[in-house]
Amino acid sequence: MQLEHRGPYFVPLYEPLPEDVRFYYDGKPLKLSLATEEIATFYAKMLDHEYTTKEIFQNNFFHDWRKEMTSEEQEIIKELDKCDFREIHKYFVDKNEARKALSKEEKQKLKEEADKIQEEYGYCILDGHREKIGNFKTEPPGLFRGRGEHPKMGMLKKRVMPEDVVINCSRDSKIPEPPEGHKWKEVRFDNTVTWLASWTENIQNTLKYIMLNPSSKLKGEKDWEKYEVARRLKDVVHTIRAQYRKDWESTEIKKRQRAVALYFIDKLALRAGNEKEEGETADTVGCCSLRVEHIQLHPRLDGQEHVVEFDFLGKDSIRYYNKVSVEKPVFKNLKLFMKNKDPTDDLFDQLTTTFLNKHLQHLMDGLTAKVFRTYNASITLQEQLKALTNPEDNVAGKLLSYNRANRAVAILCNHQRSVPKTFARSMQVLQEKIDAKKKQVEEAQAEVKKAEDEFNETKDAKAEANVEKKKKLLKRLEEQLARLNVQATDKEENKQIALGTSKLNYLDPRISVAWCKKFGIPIERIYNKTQREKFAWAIDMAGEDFEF
DNA sequence: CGACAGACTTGGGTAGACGTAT
DNA sequence: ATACGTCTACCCAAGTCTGTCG
Repeated sequence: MQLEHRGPYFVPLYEPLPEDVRFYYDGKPLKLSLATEEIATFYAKMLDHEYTTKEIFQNNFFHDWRKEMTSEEQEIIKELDKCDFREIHKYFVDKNEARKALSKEEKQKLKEEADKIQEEYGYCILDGHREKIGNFKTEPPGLFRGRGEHPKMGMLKKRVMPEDVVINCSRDSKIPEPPEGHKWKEVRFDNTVTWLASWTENIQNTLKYIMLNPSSKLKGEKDWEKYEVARRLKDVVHTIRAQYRKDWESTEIKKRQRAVALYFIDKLALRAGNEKEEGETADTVGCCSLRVEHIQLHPRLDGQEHVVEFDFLGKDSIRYYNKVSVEKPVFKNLKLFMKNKDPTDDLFDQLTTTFLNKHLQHLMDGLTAKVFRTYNASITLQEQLKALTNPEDNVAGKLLSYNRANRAVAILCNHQRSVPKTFARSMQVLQEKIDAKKKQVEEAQAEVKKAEDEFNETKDAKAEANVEKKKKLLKRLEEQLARLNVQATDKEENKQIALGTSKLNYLDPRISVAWCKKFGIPIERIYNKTQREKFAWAIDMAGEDFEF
């Protein structure tokens, strides 16, 4: 076991503002101490973000900022409302503009400098192989944002110093030098873990790690193992489903809750839903942490029976909204679990993820709740590709089918994105193209008619040829219109769907590789360079007859 | 057990690189 | 050549799950 690296690259130290860029308090300029000024710039940079208008953000920021002030500053700066950061804000906006306006040569020079750092710090040696590191830089200080309604938004995220950093490498390797005048917190030689360096972050008091890039052998092997576990689930999933159906009728409530939760995890690809510390993070839930207020039962709805309406915030505060017709015993059990409870009570009050996973472990070695997501995602891709791919289609048509299959998975896993800022605009441009094409089609139709009339009158061969010519043109235009319409549909369907996460984390790449080989699609058409590096193991391994 | 620490995967957002249409 | 839209790389937060400790 050998692990050798340079340690993390530390982001540059704070550079003080020029003299003429001032902070104002209560309308008067105020020279700030270096540390206080640095934190002020964090806030100033964010001025045009909506979240600086949120009370929690402002309070957290002001509280943390005051802690870092000198006692003199604390005496003066008592209200955030009286702080004027606008000059500082403008300074950074201008600086940004200036950087964008740099000449090609200057930009090239900056890039070379960045490449040099990457070259020096971005790689390590693992068992004799040079491997790319994922994140080799420490995170810069700033104001914590978080996602959704995070109670800690606006808090000060402190600068990481070498004295905070634990280095992990092999005993026989060249131990990285800390920056001049500094020491590491610790150097250890632990070959049971995969990280190269770590530090504790001050907002949630959790560890951050420097780890290898997904293209590395180590990560690739882990990825492969993950999909192999999911493939093993394929063999036993029918038994497991039979089992949880039986458990719906168990005399133990705890077992019933486990069986219903597992049904949701399997059918709807919900996350496990660990419990979280209240007040420390945004209020989000997964399966086991669902509360009564997150579901509504409809004995009948839109012509379906036993409909459960889900509405809750999941990971990253992404909304999960779904109406699902469930099997009758599930519906009955849910009614029972909700009886005499308040909206804020846990739906599965007897259930924890640990209890659920213990059970799963017993059903299959290595089985946990999240394996169902991987399994269902991958099997769905395989089935959808089978159903949607038409061998007669051209490459573009086949790729559309691939995207549709990918999209089915993203919908299953509820991978959403906010509508891109340019969406409306680019949709409009496309619509204009469609309208123009429609007009052309209409004109071509008129032309055909005219030519036909002329032929009917004259019956001469020249006129007949002209009819054929006009018809051909019409056909081509109609095809172009159809293609534009497909494109518009595709775009609209993809508006709020994020395909990347499933592609990167849930879909066994061997399914895609096999599909490409089978239908003669170049692999570059579905995986970009980074993705090909990450999935190199699969590209090597999978033949066209690979079955998940 | 249950709380907590630790390690690792999964997740959406965004700046800026990049490619394409004009 | 440039403007503009799209894609990628990067960022770092937020999950999952295991092991340990009292």
